[in-house]
Amino acid sequence: MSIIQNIKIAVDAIVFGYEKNQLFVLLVKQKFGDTKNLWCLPGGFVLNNESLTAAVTRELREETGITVNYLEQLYTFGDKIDRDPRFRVVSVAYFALVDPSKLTLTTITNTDAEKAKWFPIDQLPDLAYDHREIIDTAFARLKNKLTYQPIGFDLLETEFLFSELENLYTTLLEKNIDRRNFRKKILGFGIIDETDKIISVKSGRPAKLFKFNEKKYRELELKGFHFEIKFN
Amino acid sequence: MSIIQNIKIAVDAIVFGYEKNQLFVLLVKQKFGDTKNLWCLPGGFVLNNESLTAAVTRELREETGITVNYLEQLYTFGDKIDRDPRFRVVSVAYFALVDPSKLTLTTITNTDAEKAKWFPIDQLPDLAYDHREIIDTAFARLKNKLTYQPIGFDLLETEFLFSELENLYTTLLEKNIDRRNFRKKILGFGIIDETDKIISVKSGRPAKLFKFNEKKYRELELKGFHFEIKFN
DNA sequence: TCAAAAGTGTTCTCTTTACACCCATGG
DNA sequence: CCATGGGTGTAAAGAGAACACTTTTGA
Repeated sequence: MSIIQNIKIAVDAIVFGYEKNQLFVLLVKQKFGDTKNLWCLPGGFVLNNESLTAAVTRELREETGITVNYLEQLYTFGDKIDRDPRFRVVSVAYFALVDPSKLTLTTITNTDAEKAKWFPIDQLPDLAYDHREIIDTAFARLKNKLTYQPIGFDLLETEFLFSELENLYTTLLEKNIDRRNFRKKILGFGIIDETDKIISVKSGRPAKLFKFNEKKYRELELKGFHFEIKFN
Repeated sequence: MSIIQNIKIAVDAIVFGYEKNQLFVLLVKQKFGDTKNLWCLPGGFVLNNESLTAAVTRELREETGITVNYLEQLYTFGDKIDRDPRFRVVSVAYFALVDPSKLTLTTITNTDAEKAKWFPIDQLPDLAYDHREIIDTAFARLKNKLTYQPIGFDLLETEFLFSELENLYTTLLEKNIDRRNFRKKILGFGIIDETDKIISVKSGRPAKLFKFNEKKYRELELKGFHFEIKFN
């Protein structure tokens, strides 16, 4: 305690978006510093009187203009002491999800970040620091969490087609799904409401729009219900 | 970045031990400071050139003399900015398990902590800071994790009785278990080896000692096996 | 011989899997 | 009328739940 601690605390956000069978990660390019020409995760240092959660949402707003649908703490990266070559930084990483409406970024005119851009998860550019590793951790968490928490809905529009939900799962988890069994199971949970809307997309038979009923889910959860989807 | 960040990083450890149907948490009483007469979690500030993991193990050694069987990052507490009344501290909490041999503490002659002591989880003293909340989080994680990861074995001696495993689950999860089904299921996993030892405890029929086969577990895990125990 | 805990199988129920054809629309 | 994706039921297999008596030892 008598020794002065010289470690900085940062927060980083891994924001996932999904559209047309592709998962995207939101990255920014910094204007200044060593990482000038590298992309990195949105984030930055925590202010003295700011909670960690406030820091992430502020950085996201400042650097990308985005507000997210889902946010949770992922992991704190602080074992590699030289993960930032400038000085010791411990980073608390947050994991966030947005719906497709956020995938077109409005121009950002701010101070820190030159620009923000969505990258497909399988076409990431070179990343600063250990941000690649952080994204891998987040992606693993996303895939895992999809199987036991109803977070897939946060990656879809409020009203979605069953096939979109289905494709979300098959794409991200790289597993095949029996459409009938999947539908039966999900609908059996009783947490998805059918809307009275039917829409037509390009070709094929028009399909019903569905809606996640979060209230119902919370109720069932209290009664011991566990969302769970298994794959072969 | 031009503003000086004035936040300290600490690590805290929630160490669980289990013996005779009771779960214990390891606490320490500080010699100095505001928390002089309160118990708190072992932990302290991270040194400049020390990884977070190294900081926890060091603090545990210094304050309690213990080395643990299992250690994982739990959560980073940094949303309440006045969780420490002295100054802003963000604490990375780690969750640890020890076997019953660690439950008798050797005398600690060190600098920071006056003394270390095991407390039953349901008889915790008044705790400093938000440590009560941290313990609650850790306890919830423990209970949850017990159902999907074979960590219960880290709370038992290397060789254990089936009834001990059974009691661990019934005690911590407060659920009844059908002994036959439980045994059938666990043995069916193929990750527990029967030893050729049979021991007698007080009264009743003597029982076989079993041993967790971690190597086997890792192998099966790679092939897609998932440890899972459900309760009614 | 009694008390205490260990050990052991079978049946029933429920959940999961496998599987294929018709429907509604747009072009 | 053809291509495209949407919508649906049933049977078989596997997993989980319910259930009670015998065995071995120490006191």
